[in-house]
Amino acid sequence: MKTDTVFKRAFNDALDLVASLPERESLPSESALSTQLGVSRTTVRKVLAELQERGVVSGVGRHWIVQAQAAPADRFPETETVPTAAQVERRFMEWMLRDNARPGTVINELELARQFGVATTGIREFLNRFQSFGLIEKRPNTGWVFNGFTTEFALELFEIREMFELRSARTFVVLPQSSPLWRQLETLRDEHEDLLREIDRRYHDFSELDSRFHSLINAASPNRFIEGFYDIITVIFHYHYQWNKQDERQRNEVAIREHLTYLDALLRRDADAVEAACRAHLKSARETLLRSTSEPGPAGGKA
Amino acid sequence: MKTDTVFKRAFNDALDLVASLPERESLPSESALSTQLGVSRTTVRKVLAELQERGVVSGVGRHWIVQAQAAPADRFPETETVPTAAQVERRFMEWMLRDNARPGTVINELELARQFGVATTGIREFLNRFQSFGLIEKRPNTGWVFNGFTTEFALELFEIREMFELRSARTFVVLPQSSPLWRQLETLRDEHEDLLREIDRRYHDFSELDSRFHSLINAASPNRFIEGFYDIITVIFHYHYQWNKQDERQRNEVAIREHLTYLDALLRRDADAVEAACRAHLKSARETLLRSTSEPGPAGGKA
DNA sequence: TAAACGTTTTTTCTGTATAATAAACAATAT
DNA sequence: ATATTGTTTATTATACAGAAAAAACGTTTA
Repeated sequence: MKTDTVFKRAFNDALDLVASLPERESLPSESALSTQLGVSRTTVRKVLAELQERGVVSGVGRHWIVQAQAAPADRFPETETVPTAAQVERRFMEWMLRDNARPGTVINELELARQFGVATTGIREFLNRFQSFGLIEKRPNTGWVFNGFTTEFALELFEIREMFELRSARTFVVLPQSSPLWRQLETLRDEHEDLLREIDRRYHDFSELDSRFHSLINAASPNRFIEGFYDIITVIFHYHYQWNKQDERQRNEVAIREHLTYLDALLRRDADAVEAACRAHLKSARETLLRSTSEPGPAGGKA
Repeated sequence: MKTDTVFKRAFNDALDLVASLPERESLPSESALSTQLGVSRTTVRKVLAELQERGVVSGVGRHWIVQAQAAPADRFPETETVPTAAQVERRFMEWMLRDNARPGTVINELELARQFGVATTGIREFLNRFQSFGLIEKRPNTGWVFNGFTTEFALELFEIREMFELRSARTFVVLPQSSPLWRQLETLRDEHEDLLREIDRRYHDFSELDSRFHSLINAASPNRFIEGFYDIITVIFHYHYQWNKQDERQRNEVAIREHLTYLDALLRRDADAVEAACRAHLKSARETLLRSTSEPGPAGGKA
């Protein structure tokens, strides 16, 4: 049976929305709420019914008004608002990156399903999507093998990343003056400087800036395969840094400075400097990642 | 429930194997058969039981002998030997490439399932894997959208293909004399010349040679992401040419000649000539594909 | 008369069930 | 002893079911 995470998240969001409204204020229409909450009208109605049930709003038909502010206890816990697919992804990445699963480990759908508390269908779906990340392989009728988050993996990943990034950076440099991307690049440069100024307090904000920077570079000449590859990088880095916080502030400060060099070279349209800065930045990113890979080797235990 | 396509294929293969044996000859052991047929011993035993049932072999325990040759009617039809997943793939590619599905078409799991005669699970599994091909996109809780086999798609595909191929060709050229790949390259060259000599009769053999050629080039410095990308190319070309036979002989002859130029340049270690030949070859391959793409445009009808 | 609501239909998501297959283990024969 | 077969167990592939969510359709109200 489907989970009701969509409803629960929408409900929590609706509580926030109600909190921003004065008492006795009337609510937006169902279709307006549907757009605001990003769910269908069907779900909006379910949310509204629940809000009424709990006395947060009252009314009927097209006259809903805010009745009272909800108690914090009314919110659904965060865990119940995340869809199964996302939970499986998270748990799997955790198993892989944090528990340092050994290369060669065979993945057992049933066991993972039990371990993650979901049905095998959910595991299967995830593994099928995840296959394109190059970390697992399918043996038909037999199962899956984890190839390991190895040095080799990181090197292959960065080889492609460098090819793609250099290619995009080169096309960026020759973009006509009229391109709106130049302005976006300048804004991004400012954001980097803002962040650097407050680095001690805001260093975790870097990841988001990083991924916006690299997608802006790619926007110079969009290619769906490059974008798809960046999705892989984004997911891997996201989870990787989630469990690998040493030196985060220091690392991010270095990366911001590298970005600034890179950004300045782009803004000067200096192709050679762009290439050098890009290479240098990727080199240090690669080294960071390499520090936490496992060595390729014979199969370890089971999943 | 699982289909028994593995058993049926193994059974057909076993018939071929028996046909190559004289009457009264004893059969290989179960484990030997398991290796030869590429299935587990469990399936081998099922095959053996069926063969006995039909009077093709007789005996018991470890003494099986060929009793008679099977009638052609004993074979299972080919359609029953292909797993659901492969059937879904084939039917979907057909829908997409042959029926020229319009860009923007929304894909309905239930409808495809009915149309293909499989359960929705099978469709879902395929779509999840197929997502990385860049032709479809998922809208959570809503469904899938087909982005179209458009000119844009072909151009983006070939941009990456060219980057990857040039990179591999460049590393190939500087491979040490001692590398075994040089010998394989020479063998491949000979095979090209053989095929060219008999082109009128054997022109369909080119695809297989083509994919072996490109994977040999990639073998110069293996990278899983490049290999994964070639899987995409291989699948697309495989189905594309299956329903697009015009000029096949002529096209393949041209491609073989291009390969030969490319091969010769590699064998001479002439980097510039390699690059030129590679570019030229990919250019004509791209043009062939472009001829059969559809134009990007607004959504058509439903799936 | 168009936006908002009420109702019905369709479709996705995800759990459960089961045959087919693989794999592990035990027994037997050469 | 070791390869081969017999038996049992574990796991995957795939169908099916049912609730959640979306979408379509119809009705009402301002």
